[in-house]
Amino acid sequence: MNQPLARPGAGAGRREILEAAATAFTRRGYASTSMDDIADLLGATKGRIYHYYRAKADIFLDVVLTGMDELIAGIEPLATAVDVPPADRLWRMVHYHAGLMMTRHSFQRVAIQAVEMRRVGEVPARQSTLDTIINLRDRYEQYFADVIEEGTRQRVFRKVAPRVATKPLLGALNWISLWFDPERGDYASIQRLADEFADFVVGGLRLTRASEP
Amino acid sequence: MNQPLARPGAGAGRREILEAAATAFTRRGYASTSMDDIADLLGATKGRIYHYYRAKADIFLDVVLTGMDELIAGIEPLATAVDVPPADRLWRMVHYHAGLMMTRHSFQRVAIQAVEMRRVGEVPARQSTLDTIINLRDRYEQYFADVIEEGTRQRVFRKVAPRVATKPLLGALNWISLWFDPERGDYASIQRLADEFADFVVGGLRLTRASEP
DNA sequence: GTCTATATGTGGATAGAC
DNA sequence: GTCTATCCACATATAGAC
Repeated sequence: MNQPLARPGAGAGRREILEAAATAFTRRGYASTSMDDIADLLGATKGRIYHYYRAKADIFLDVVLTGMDELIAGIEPLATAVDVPPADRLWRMVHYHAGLMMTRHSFQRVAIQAVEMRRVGEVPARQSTLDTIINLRDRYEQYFADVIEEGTRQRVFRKVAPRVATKPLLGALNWISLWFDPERGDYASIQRLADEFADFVVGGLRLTRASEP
Repeated sequence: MNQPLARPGAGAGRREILEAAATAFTRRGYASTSMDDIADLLGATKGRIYHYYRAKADIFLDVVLTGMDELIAGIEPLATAVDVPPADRLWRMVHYHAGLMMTRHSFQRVAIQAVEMRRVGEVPARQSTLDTIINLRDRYEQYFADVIEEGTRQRVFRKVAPRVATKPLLGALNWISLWFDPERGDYASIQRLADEFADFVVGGLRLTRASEP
């Protein structure tokens, strides 16, 4: 039997609960998900959950922060690779984001919704936690705005306002988490879809069509 | 006093309730909205609501169908105007859709979420009603796929798969209903945003950049 | 047609056995 | 650490007065 890694604050118990909760919230939404629903997915009763979390809202916020952390941790090194030309850099960022919407569907769907839809308002949470979430989102968007801005300055992207372009661009990608059905997507088809989306989105910004087939 | 128009199935009482419900559902989500919340917005008690609607789910479905009807009713004449060049036709369709996300924010946000996010699963509804909603959505998407297909055939759009391109395109537009704050948008700024979005989205599909500034 | 009760069910959270 | 049992608040829906 494998010994679970004793990472502080992320014991095996919590991690399992978090996964189950992400799945449950994805399926039914925050308000419609009961603690019994989550417990059922664990094959346990809610007594177990309350041993690790004080309240349903706490689990939810943990799912959201985990999802956002996955996004930022993956994007940051791509966004700060200044030696990569802006169009390629954006392509990789878009590809990663699109891929995560599918490979980490449950966490991402919960996080994206919480952040953008002001669904955090549904959840009783401390103001400091809410501020943290909003700050993370703004920082994340800025990575995209920055690379778009650099691309327009170098005349490889058409002349768009970076902050305005970021909205439809991330909207198109985030939308994946809403229609994508994790039951119907193997690894290969997910990769193909992420490729198509990255080609499409970055292609829409490109000024030269030299590489167009 | 004005005599209310006696349109069958849409009396003044029902209409008022529908508007209040759309606002409430937009603010708190379906599950978190109580009948008392809706009644409060009406300055009444829930006894009034139950005089017109048998159940909360019925109101919700009415909001969804109203929103989808607004979308389709506006898009259909634009999509079937075959004398208009595909790029212009798509521009008008995109512009209308983007505008509706803002001018009819509450109904559209509820409808879009219900349809795309399988949030209909949260609501107890007859299968026939669910089928109606899915059919309306598919028909709507097809209008966009058709005009994109025509544009690619005429070589005014770059070579994309119409059905694949429809997803990010509508995703970018639908996303507006999530981040747009109806409190902070007068008519002029809404028009400007719809213009920018239509320019951006259609510009991303265009093959020639002749009209680029 | 709109109100004030109220019946009834569900779900978050706790207490305490094991 | 996980369970069962239970408390209690809240929300849907109904009954019946006005």
